[in-house]
Amino acid sequence: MDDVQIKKLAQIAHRKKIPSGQTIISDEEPVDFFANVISGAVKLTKTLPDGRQQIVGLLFAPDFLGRAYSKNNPYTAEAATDVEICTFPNAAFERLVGEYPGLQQRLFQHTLDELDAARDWMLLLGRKTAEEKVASFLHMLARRSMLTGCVHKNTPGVAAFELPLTRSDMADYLGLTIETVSRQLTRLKTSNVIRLSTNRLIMVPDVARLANSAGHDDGRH
Amino acid sequence: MDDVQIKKLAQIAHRKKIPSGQTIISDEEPVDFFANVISGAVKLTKTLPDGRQQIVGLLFAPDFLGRAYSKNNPYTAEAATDVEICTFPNAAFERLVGEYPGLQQRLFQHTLDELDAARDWMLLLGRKTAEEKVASFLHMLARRSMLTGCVHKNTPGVAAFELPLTRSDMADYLGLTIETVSRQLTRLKTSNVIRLSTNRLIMVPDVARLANSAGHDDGRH
DNA sequence: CTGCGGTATTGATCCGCGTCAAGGACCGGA
DNA sequence: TCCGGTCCTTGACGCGGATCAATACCGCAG
Repeated sequence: MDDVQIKKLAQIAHRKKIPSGQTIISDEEPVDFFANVISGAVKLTKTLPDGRQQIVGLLFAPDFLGRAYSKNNPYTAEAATDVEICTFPNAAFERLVGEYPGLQQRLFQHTLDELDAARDWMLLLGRKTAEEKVASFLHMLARRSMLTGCVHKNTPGVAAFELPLTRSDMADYLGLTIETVSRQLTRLKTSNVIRLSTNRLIMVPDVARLANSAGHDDGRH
Repeated sequence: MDDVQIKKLAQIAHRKKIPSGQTIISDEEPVDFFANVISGAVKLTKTLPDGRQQIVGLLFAPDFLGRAYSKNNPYTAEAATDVEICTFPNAAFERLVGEYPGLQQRLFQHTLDELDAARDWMLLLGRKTAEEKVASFLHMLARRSMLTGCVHKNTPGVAAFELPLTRSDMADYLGLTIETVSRQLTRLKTSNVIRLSTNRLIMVPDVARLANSAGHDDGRH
């Protein structure tokens, strides 16, 4: 993205803070803006009529929120932690996309990545055991932390990070119950794959071992 | 899509028949073409190191196969039935996309639809019971058949169609085992939600009732 | 320090679905 | 007609994870 584009984006942008738990987009009302996650984690959820819920996507720092070329999106977006987002009025944003084809391509690329992630998660939901599910989730966060985090950046194979979700949200993400998530966490702790300093702070002494528990064959991916 | 575009597409296209069971794209080799499904069903699968498998997408008649702007795709594509596809050399296709922005937008829109479908399926895989899973799958096919099929088109609420998947593939799509799929089918049959003339031919006397078994609230969706 | 509400852990029990095993339906070839 | 293979169904049983219930933890206001 070149300077001109960024400037134009900044001109129509509107910064916003959202406290944890608050709904950003409901699947029942139309959406008239597009947004960019600045900090925090946003969860996309789907719910069955009887209340069963599934998290179908987690958005982090540079991810997009909202949908191009369609006013109604089929998910609910909720702040999983305190969140900062940068919103754009839909109309202005689409005009900008029309002017800069590279921007559209970027959006496209991003959507393809989201599709890949969703399909990876389908494999997890359909075929992995509870332990593998929890380990996979932690492994994903561990990789993220190794890229973006600052702690332990120099010691390869080690990761430390904070869980952006409650046990309840983890359960909704992994297709499990709170209790099972909790049990699998203590299992991983007991077998020394992870260490918990508080409920939310995770330390992974050997990421490859965690990958192994996740059902991947080792650290490559 | 206007006439010129279609003509140009036809010029670089290459038609191909693929027998059921044959692999079209492997996740291990790069892909140098883009394709369009003409007839039949293509399954996209992911497999864990130990052999557990999950179908992460089903492609039907006008769907796209392959990936823009990336040589390696993370799935295996296999013909679930006998299939006809229309392939385009990647380079030529991308050139064409560059010339007609509308085409890119079309691809983008299609990818967004696939993302929605994938996320719907995540809800199914993570939170639905075996009976709801099977019913959801049949319901999807029933809706498809009511749009594209010709039988019973005049009697609303009734659908008849052929299963494009074996029981084994259904299991891999729904995150179940063959046996459970079979059992749930006989359950639905016994409770008169569906009727089976042969193993593959399904009749749905009341689609709304099927939707109900699928966990949706009625026929709307 | 104390009490309180939300969150997490742990245990006991249950049940849906996976596993294992046997047999049935269908099909093409000898 | 018989045979072999593939696909599907059905039954018996066991296990992984859900459910129900009790307790522990942690942050915070008083």
